[in-house]
Amino acid sequence: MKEIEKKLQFRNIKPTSMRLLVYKVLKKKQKAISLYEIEQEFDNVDRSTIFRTLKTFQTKYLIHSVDDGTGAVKYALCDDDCTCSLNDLHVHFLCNKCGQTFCFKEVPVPIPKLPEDFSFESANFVVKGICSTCK
Amino acid sequence: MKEIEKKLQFRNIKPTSMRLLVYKVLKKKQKAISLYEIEQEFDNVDRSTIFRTLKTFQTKYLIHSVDDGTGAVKYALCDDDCTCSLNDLHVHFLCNKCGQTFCFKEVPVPIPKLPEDFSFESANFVVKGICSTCK
DNA sequence: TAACTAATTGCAATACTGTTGCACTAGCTT
DNA sequence: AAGCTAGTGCAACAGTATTGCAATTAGTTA
Repeated sequence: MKEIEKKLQFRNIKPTSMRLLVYKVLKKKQKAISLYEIEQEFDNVDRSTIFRTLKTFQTKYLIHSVDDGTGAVKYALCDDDCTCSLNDLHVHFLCNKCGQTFCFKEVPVPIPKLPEDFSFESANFVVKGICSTCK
Repeated sequence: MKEIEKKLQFRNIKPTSMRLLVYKVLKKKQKAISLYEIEQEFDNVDRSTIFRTLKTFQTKYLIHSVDDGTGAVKYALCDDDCTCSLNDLHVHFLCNKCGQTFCFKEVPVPIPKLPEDFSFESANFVVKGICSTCK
């Protein structure tokens, strides 16, 4: 498990046990998951601790967040070389059936032509439909 | 103001005074606005009434909603011929400076190529940046 | 017009997610 | 060991969304 410690250290995050645990959950899920879902993975971990862990991870570009419209923000691991810049933006997919949110890292967010004088800084693109499992 | 009454009736919504008021606010703003913002336009109107009014409007495709990631869902008027189907999807723009959310009805949501067996039903595409006024 | 019915509204309470203050703890440094 | 700093847990709170229920209004019928 030194592997994970290295990942955290590479991002300048001290690898505490809590952080390793949260990381592992995100890794295992392979999807964008909510704070609540992470909380459910543990027995006695405080919500605020997870909350702050996620904030830390996000600040260091270890994870990114998506607002898929379900009311809860979801989090997913970034790629190793991610800096959460425009190039790293990708489409997310919310399954209307199972409610799971997928990261489509290979599908970049298309940049539409905006009206004059509107600048593009970032974007949140969530596609909704039925996933391959629920189909 | 018979104009507005007709619009509501056309959508099968009984034009009560509250509903006309809420409609007027949405019309006036010409942007996507939150329940809270609508509430601020009145002195003594209950939040839940506005809430239910919006739900009614939305069910009848008179308005559509956007989740722009600010924490509050925002609502905006639909075009007359809107049925909130795929064709009616358009890009929304959140200004990072003034916090206002714009409907870009002339900018359709691009449909990306999804992995096999994932179906497209709808989408929420919010672009964030600086609007022409704040520029 | 009076009575009746159904839809709408207002009030109050609650749920859910996110967020913060504060005290305690663990781990590192001197 | 003493001191320092970051991290954690607890508890409380904030903001938005949502619901139950009673009061009101509007529309309909006799």
